This record gives sequence, C-alpha cells and structure tokens, in this order.
Amino acid sequence: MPNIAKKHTSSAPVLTEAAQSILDVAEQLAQTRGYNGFSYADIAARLGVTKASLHYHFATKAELGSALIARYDAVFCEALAAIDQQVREPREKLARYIGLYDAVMRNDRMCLCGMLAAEYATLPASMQKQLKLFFDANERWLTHVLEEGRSAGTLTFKEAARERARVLLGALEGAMLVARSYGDAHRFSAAAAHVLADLGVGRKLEPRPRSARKTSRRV
Amino acid sequence: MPNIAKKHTSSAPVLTEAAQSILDVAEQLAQTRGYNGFSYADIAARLGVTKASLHYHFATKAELGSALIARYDAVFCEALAAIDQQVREPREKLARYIGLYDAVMRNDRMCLCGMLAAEYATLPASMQKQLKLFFDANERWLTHVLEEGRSAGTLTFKEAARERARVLLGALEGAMLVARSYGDAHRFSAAAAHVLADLGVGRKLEPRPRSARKTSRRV
DNA sequence: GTCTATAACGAGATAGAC
DNA sequence: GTCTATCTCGTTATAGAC
Repeated sequence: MPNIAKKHTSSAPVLTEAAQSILDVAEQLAQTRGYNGFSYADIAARLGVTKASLHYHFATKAELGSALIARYDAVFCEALAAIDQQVREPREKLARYIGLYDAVMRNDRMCLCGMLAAEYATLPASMQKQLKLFFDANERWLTHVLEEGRSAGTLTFKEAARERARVLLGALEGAMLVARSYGDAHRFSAAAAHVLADLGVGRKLEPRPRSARKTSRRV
Repeated sequence: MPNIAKKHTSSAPVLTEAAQSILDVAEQLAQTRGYNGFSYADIAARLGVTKASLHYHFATKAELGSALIARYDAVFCEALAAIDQQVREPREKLARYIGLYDAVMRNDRMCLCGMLAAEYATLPASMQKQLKLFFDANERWLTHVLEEGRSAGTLTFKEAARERARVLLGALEGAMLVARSYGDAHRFSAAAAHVLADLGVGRKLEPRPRSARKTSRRV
C-alpha cells in the first residue's frame, strides 16, 4: 500500500539526548500554554539547568520552535504510517487516528499544531510554513483514507474526500480546543465519536459481529 | 418564544467612549494575535496615546481581558436573540449563526473565545470562568435550535441535541482555527456548509422553493 | 556542555504633574 | 483624563570562565 504519510519535508536533524530532553519539556509547555506562554526560564527550571545552557542547544526560540514542530510532525507521520501498516479497514484507521488525539487529550494537552495555529500571526515565518505542512499531511492522509472507505462502501459522505478531510480535521482540533477549557477529555472523545458516526461508522455495514473484535480502540 | 440567548452573567458595566475605543483595538489584537500576543504598548501605539492613559481605563491587563470577553459575550448573545426574533426556521437560524462567525473570518479574525481557549491555561481565573460561560451560552442556544429542528423534522441527527451542539460548536471553532493558518476564509465557509449539510440542511425537506427566499445568508 | 554574569529590551504597572 | 518619568520584573540572547 502507498505510504501516504511519508515525510514531506527534509529529514529531521539528529538530536542529542540533551536536546531531546529540552524538546520534551518545551513540547509539554507549548501544548498546554502555547508558544508565547512559556520561556527559556520555564524549561530551565524544570530541567534544573540554566537558561544559558539551553541556548547552546537551541540558539534562538524560533529555532526551538521549529525543532518542536519538526519532531512532532515526524512522530505523527510515523504514527500514521504505522496505522497504514497495521490496519486495513478505513473506518478503523480513522478510529486509530482519533486515538492519537485522544491520547494527547488524556495527557492534559492539546495538539501542538492546533495550539500553534491560534498563535499563527505571532510565529516566525519558518514555523508558520511547518504548521501548514503538518496540516497538509493530515489532510492528505485523511483524504486517502476517506477515499478508500468510500470505495469499499464502509464510509459515507457527500462532498469530495478532501473537503470532508478538512471538516474532520477542523472538527477534531476544535473539539480539543473547547474540551480543554473544561478540563474534560471526555468532551473530546464524545465529539470525536459523533463525528465518526457521521461518516457511517457504527452502522455496522457487515452485520455479523466477528467473535473477538473488541480490545481497546478499534471500531 | 423563550429568549434562550439571554444574558447569563451580571449586566455589563457602562463603558466610556474612550474605554470602548480601547476595547475595539484590544479586541482586534486579541482575535488575531491572542491575549498573550499583544501589549498595552500595541494598543497605545494604534490609538496614539500613552500606555499610562490606558491604565486609567483598565488598571490591569486582567481587567482589560475580562471587559473584552464581557462585551464580546454581550454582543454575541444579542445577535443570537436577534436571530431568534427574526427567523423561525431552525435551519435558517443555524445558517445565520454560522454567518456570525463567517463575518469574523472575513474580517481576518478568529472567534475571540476560540482564541482565548487555546491560551486557557495562562489566563486569569476570571477570564477562564467567563470563557466557559460563553461556550455554555452557545451550547445552550444551539441545543435549543437543534431540538426545534428535530421536532419540526427539518434537522436530522442521532445523538442528544446537547451532544450535537457540542460537536457543532467544536467543528466551527476548529474550522476557524485551521482556516486562519491558511489565511483563507473560504476554508471556513466550506467546512461550515458541510457541517450544516450533515444535519440535513440542504436536503430541502419542503420541496417547493418559496418565491423570494433569497437575500444574503440563508440556507 | 554547562556555568555565572550581564546586556538589551519589552512587559505590566505606578507616582505625580498638568 | 492624559501626560512624563520611572520602577520592577521577565524575556531573549550573548560573553567568557570552567
């Protein structure tokens, strides 16, 4: 099957362990407080190091921000590729896709790029570009899955697959956004389930329940 | 008909003209750059006054932020009340509701509260509370309209109206969020149209097109 | 690679004259 | 009500010792 989730940007640079740790902390902060909501001081405090040492690894905050998106995007695209490898059913692929965001929510975070999208106007140009590439990749993958599902007759929607993919992505990002204000991850899962149901997921197109299909997160 | 959009908080304080001008500028900045993305200096520069004079009207930024939400909420709820007054058809009410956000998008902004939702963790407690009240009011109004539509047989959805209202609100906020990264207001309108179509809007349940139903923003 | 120290700037906020 | 002037603090970032 085509690896639709393949990386679209130049390969991510190799990172030292220290750099990884910095990104780990920065990522958590960015996903909860936003890019403009954290500082080098916050990261330094949590790592027990000085601000100056952080600048050795990421000279500027713009550089740090770019590395943040680059890694997030790479990990996410790998996850999509893994889904393509492990699952055939388009409906289950979507459920797994939602599961990715669900994990983020349960971790009391918001999608990094959804967060950054709000701050878009204040971001350095490089980050703005990366952000769009992330959304583009999501849209592409979703479009492909939706087309597969429609061909197979297991997903139902009226408009072009790309249009539906955009609706889907927006609905999930927005559901995360609002759910976080209530500190309620369940708000997200509930909304996501309904959005899936809109696509005919849950209608059980193959009527016979195959013996043991139930584990944790598949349709 | 019940005024479901009625104010839920204490009545907004009377504001001087100067205060209104400050809020006008602050609102535009908050909707494009976020609460953490603008400063008193930005407002002062655009108004051609000094920072100190702003503090006379809004002693702290938290106060300014609260006034921002209070006014936005009041105006929005008035708009919802106006829709209730002017329109009977639930489907058209939803179209008008979307029209409100559409106007925001065409003004190169994002919904103020959607924006603030991203920054939720960094906001003063008073603003966090107001934010939830805004979403609650939206949810309540949408729930009511959805129930009306289902009763009338012109709107179709499977889950509880409140659940559907949350999906709807999230989908619209998210569509705005992503569309803004592309600087493309049409992305929002397109997504919004599809979301409406999901509810059966566009299926034309009453087949005969009544003569002159076409004005600006109806189904 | 990490530190101390500090530069350079912008933020929110206040005092007091006009 | 608006101003000048100033304060304090937090921010990104750099220089140079260890």
